[in-house]
Amino acid sequence: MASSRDADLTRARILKAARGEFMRHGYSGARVGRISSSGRSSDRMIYYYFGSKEALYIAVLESVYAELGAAESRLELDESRPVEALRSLIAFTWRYYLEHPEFVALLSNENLQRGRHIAKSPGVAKLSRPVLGILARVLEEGERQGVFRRGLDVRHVYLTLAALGYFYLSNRYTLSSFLDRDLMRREACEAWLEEITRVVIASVSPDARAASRPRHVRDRAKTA
Amino acid sequence: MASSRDADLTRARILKAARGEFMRHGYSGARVGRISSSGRSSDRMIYYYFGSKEALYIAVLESVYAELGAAESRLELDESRPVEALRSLIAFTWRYYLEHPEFVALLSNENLQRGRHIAKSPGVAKLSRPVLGILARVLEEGERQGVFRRGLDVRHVYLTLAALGYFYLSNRYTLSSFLDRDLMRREACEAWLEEITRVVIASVSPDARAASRPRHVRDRAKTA
Amino acid sequence: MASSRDADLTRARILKAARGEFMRHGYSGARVGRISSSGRSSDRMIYYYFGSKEALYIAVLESVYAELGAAESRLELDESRPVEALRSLIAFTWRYYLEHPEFVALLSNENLQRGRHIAKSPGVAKLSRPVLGILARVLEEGERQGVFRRGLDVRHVYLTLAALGYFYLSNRYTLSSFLDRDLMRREACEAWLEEITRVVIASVSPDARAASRPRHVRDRAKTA
Amino acid sequence: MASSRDADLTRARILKAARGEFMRHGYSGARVGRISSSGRSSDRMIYYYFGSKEALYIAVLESVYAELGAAESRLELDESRPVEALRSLIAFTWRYYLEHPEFVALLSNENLQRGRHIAKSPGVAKLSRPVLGILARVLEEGERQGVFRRGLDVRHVYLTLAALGYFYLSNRYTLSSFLDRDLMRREACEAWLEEITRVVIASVSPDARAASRPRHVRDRAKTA
DNA sequence: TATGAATGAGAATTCATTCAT
DNA sequence: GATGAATGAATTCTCATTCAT
Repeated sequence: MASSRDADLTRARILKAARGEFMRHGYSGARVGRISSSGRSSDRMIYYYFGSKEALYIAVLESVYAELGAAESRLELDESRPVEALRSLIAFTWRYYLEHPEFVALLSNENLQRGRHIAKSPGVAKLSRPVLGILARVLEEGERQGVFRRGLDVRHVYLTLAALGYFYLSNRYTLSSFLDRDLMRREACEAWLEEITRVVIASVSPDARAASRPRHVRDRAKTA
Repeated sequence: MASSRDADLTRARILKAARGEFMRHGYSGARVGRISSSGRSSDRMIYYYFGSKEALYIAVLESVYAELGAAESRLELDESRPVEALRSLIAFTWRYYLEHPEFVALLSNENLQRGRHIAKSPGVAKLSRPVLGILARVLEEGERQGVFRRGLDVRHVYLTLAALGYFYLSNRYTLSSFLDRDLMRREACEAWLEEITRVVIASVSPDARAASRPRHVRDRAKTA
Repeated sequence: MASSRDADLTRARILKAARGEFMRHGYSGARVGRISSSGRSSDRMIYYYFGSKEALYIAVLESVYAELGAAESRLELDESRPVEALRSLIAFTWRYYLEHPEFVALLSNENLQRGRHIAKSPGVAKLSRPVLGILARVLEEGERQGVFRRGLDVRHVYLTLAALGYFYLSNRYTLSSFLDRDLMRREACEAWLEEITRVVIASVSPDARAASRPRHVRDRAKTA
Repeated sequence: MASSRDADLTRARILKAARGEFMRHGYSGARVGRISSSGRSSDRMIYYYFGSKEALYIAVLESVYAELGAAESRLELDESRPVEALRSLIAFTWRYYLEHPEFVALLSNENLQRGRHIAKSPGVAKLSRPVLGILARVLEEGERQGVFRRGLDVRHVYLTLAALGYFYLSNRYTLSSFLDRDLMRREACEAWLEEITRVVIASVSPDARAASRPRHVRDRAKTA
């Protein structure tokens, strides 16, 4: 079936097909046979190039991570204007998730499997994810300029902006049903980016009042 | 010979075992045989009571949704004190996710499958999820009292508080690795609840400045 | 294909088919599919009853050993006439090998695999092989009567009579070619039983001169 | 670039690796890939030099036979002293088996396959195996000198001495387990060579009483 | 003389599911 | 209400072998 004798091409075709398959069906649901045929190759070649279904899955994870890292590296923010930079970072993250549903799906899947596979990948750990460093510099400058409040935790801010974008997309099916809205309509998406931005900016603003309260106050609401 | 009590018990045992299995392995990864043996029953009984793997999966989804709905119904918030009520709702949601990892996992899984199964469940749609109504009243009262800003969108507020809690837990494996922190340590969890609360409260406060900006301003940051 | 719902029968048919297949092709060469079809069953049933190809192989080994043990148990020798008893034992062993080529083949195969599988069988070790005890009593009585020489080692005698029968049959293909004789012709077989008998009897006779010689005498013949 | 020396070397390395592989795993169990990698070559080269797995196997068989034939040719027995010569021949055979486990394993394997491959080798038949001729002369001289009995069958004597050595080694795994002895200990091996010698010498001695008895006498012992 | 890429057939094993009782 | 026996269709993976260079 495969017409070319170009190893790199074959490998790349398999990898791409695998990405789609793992996104659509998860690790267990994915079928080696479907990958090979949609990649215009053969099962045999998958084992030739990747060794096993799991190794292929890991290769997909690595490629997906590497792409995100590369995109982050290409970010050029004007750090002298922290608020604008933060907005850009939020928008970048949101759009990345929006335009890379396979990234979202693969990450969710990997978490469902408790990070089992990613733990086996020596490569992923080494991949550079510059975003935390970038965000740290932005927040620092913002604090210096007095436009952000002091004592911000980079990780918390990152989690916030990531969570707001990711969750909306990763859980869109159950959410759409629950909220009775099609979350993927263009306007809905744009509105949500605005909302994310609003929430994050508000949370880092100097005038944001502390939300904590004395530890001894206990809710009466039970959870189960 | 066997009374209907036994039958109910068998059914319940299977359902519980299935919940664990689907949580741990997802729909495709789950094995009927594992469910029957961990539920001290037989494959045959699963078909006797539920008809198919998929029907069992849907039954699990429904039970999990029903439990959340029931817990929400038991919520008793003092709606005359909107800020406190909102705090309680946030804490409730967070703790529910924290204490019901199977809920989080099953929801994520269902979304990975694009809501395929939930769409087939007539039951789930009918299940009452009172949380939106509750939140709506809280926000309304807060606006009336002037402690929340006007024009809040209940859905957005709900998405925000849900996202912040859910994402932290659903993606904890990849996040722990990326942030180089064990997110599940008790202090980390408590700190995150505080952070969620802070963020949400800030986002509904009247003094939260608008984050929007003219639509025509475009980021130069590219996403891919 | 399988007509009956009789579990024991199905199991037995599979086991029998497996015996033939493993005899003819060895462990690696044996095909699960061939076993299931020649046993008028299905691959699936093999896994249902035995769990794996290896477990099936071990079950075959065990059954084959058990049968030999049972046959030995049925031996009724007149121990008061040691020479006749020994003749009978020799003939029994020879005929057992001759009439149970699958025993010979399976044993050879297992030895080629360095006893890998038999080591995993807790059952085989426990199987009673009464032959050594029987032979011991025969030799003892023979020594007492003075028809056998003293100081015989039961194991050595057993090895001798077993080796002479087993080797002739197990290696008949290469031997036939090398000796340019069809070893399996009836007369050839009968002549060989006579020869085995002669050799063994001669080796236990009191007038058999010691064959040993001083250790310091070294052969000049080299082996490689 | 590569000289024919290299070619010979490559061929030889493959052949050696194949010998080990076929010894350890038999024909079916042997893997072309394992041979090529343990022979520091490639699958492709095996096909280049030998054409097929089976042809390689036959080449191995031939080489192994040729080596035995060569070793037999180097035998220098003092035929004027028949007893000593016979002892030497026995010791030679035993030691050859002991020191060439691959010969034993390959022969057993070939017999398990019913001589299928050896039949395809025109080469093997032509290989000289001088041992029978040597033994014939030794026995003849012994008869002439009166130290061996008359009417000996060279083939029977050869079978006896070969069987006693071969069986002990080829079946050592099941025998060790059955006899509850480690047959491969040095002392055990030396003792067994003594025993073989004793048995063979006794069987050819003039005073060995005939073991045969009237044909019409039938054993009562059954074999199955 | 050598090699990496490719292949088709078939290997063991597993799956959800149904039959007969 | 329950069970052991049976099944067909897949599933992952492996094998010896050949192609193109």
